[in-house]
Amino acid sequence: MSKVTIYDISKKLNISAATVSRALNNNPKISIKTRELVLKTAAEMNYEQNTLALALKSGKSNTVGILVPYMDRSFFSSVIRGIEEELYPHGYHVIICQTRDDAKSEVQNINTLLNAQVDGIFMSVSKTTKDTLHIDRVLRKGIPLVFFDRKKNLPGVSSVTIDDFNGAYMSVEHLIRQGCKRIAHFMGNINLEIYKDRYNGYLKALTDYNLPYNKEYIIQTNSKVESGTAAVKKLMKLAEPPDAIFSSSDFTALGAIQELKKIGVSIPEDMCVSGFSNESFTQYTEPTMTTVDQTPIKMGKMSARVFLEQMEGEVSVTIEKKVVLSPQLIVRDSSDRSKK
Amino acid sequence: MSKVTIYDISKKLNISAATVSRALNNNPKISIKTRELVLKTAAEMNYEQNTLALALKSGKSNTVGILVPYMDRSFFSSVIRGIEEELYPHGYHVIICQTRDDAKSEVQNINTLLNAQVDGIFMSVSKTTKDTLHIDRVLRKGIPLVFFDRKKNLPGVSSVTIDDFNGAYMSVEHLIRQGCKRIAHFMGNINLEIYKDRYNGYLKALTDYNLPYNKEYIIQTNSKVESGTAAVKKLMKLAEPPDAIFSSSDFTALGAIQELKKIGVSIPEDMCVSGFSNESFTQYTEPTMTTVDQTPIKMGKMSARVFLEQMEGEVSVTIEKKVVLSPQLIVRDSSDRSKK
DNA sequence: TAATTAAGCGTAATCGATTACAAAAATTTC
DNA sequence: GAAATTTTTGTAATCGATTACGCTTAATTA
Repeated sequence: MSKVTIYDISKKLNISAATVSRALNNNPKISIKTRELVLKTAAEMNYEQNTLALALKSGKSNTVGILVPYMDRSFFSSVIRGIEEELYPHGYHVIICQTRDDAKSEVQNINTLLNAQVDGIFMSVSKTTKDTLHIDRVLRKGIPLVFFDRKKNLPGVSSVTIDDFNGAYMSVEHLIRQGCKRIAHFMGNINLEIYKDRYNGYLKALTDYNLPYNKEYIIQTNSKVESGTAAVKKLMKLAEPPDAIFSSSDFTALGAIQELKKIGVSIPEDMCVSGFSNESFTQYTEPTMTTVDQTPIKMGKMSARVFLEQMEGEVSVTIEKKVVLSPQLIVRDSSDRSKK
Repeated sequence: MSKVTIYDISKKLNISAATVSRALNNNPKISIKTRELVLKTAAEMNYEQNTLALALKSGKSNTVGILVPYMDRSFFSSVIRGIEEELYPHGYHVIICQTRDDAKSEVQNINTLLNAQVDGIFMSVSKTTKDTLHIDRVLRKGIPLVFFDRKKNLPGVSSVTIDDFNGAYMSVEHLIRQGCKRIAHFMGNINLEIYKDRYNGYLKALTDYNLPYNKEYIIQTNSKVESGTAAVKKLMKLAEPPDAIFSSSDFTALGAIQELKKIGVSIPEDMCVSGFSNESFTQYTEPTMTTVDQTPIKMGKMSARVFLEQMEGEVSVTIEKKVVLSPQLIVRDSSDRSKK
């Protein structure tokens, strides 16, 4: 049960703890002889730096917090992985919190992270978050904050997102090229920018290709599977049902596919379906699902880099960087009419 | 940018920091009048306890580490959630590390966690882990360790697992009751106890129901989808292919279903398929997949409770507790012949 | 060789909170 | 009202590492 401190080393060598500390930190103001001796002795004694003492002294915990709605969605877990991989070599650890899309839990988790004295916070805001008092608290404390994917537009805060507008545009354009003329849209919670952007990308594509806008084709959904099945039921009751669905979420698209198969609508012949996020299950559905990849690992790495830049710069200078990554359309069977 | 310490409070009130500390900690050796005054002033000044200082003083970081092979599998992320929910009220944070089933990464992550001075470690060992030197280091340091699901049998270490033997037995028994007589098994890495137990449960069920054991029906797989498709290809080449598959993993079962559909074998009529873990995609496959639920949230909560028990007990007493939970068979379409 | 400069190391303060021990104040007892 | 007791508060050490400042030496320069 080791608890070797620099004092133990200093006693053994009859030198001061300061010298030991300097030797261990490669401080130039130390003779090579002493440094080697200390290093050797430290190794022999199995010395390990007490990170808690270091944290107290430096005021840096070397820990960052990541706040996501759901950590078991492949999109979010991949972003987390990206952040981890980038931050790991810099000596940071990661604390992960889930909000489960609940604003209250978000506030609570922010408090937890602040209490843990994290050096930075990465977050994707919850669907239900309205006010930003808890976020203001983070900023007032001068703790670097980076939004990824789901952001709030706040001055002085960096963010890494994808071009949701373009992702949507590409999807709808693809559907149009498959010959679809009546394209429905499963819209996410408009409280979040990403869903607003996807909706606007959808609109722009319709306009550019001279397709009519039909209000009945816009269905409000909540990125749950059941929400997708319900939406399809609604759409199929219309006098003229759509011939394609552009869903803002893979989950609702999945629900749609299930319901369409159930009522005998063939995909993609009678109806093309496309989702958003490239969740891992999209490659297992039948038919496999067309979707938009959000390059989550890259998003995580970029977020981490933005954070590191902030940390390495001057304390007083706040860097506000808005990184926008390009999404990638992944065409699969649920919308690919060329195969048959 | 607040940085209020107990010294700031003590100066303001012209009392000693010790008194402030005592008041804040509800120490009985303090007059009610002073306590109230301190509490009120602390609130006014927005005092927040410096957890790093507390950690250094107490030697407790109030952080635990969780080590899993993959954090984006619903089984593991649910266990993590269970641990979090149970530990949260006790003031612990959680650092999550992924090994991606790589033994080297496991060693490295253990070091990272020890370096972060976690108060305890929860882990599910990686598939490739052979020796346990890194685990011994944890034990030698006296840091409570709890295995969940995938354990190593080490003296003095607690574990929370499910009864894999019985989970397998129930599955195979169910297949037999569906009329299956030639049941194949996708076996996982025998290096892990869980897969050994599942295999033995499979064997016992065959024996109990007087079904012959066919060595050709045992396929070594690696819980990847492709491994399942390959296994099916192998099985279908046999003179007498099986009429059921009991897979030790949902992923390989998924591969099997995909391949079977491709070659025109109907499920469950010609072949019943069952998986293991109740991954969330199993309810979306076509047909939906029979599987075994491992009650992961409960597993997480139990693990946390075992840890808390160890923490609350005497330091010198090591509690070794082996908790075994009951798995739950979930029958779905891939093995349910009663419907048709 | 004396004077100047630099290198190497030690002393002690610091980060913020807790707590054993001691001292002061308040209360009780006779 | 003095002594004994109890309650309340203060002093100072502690957790382990870092670092400004200053003091010895050794090296350099004149």
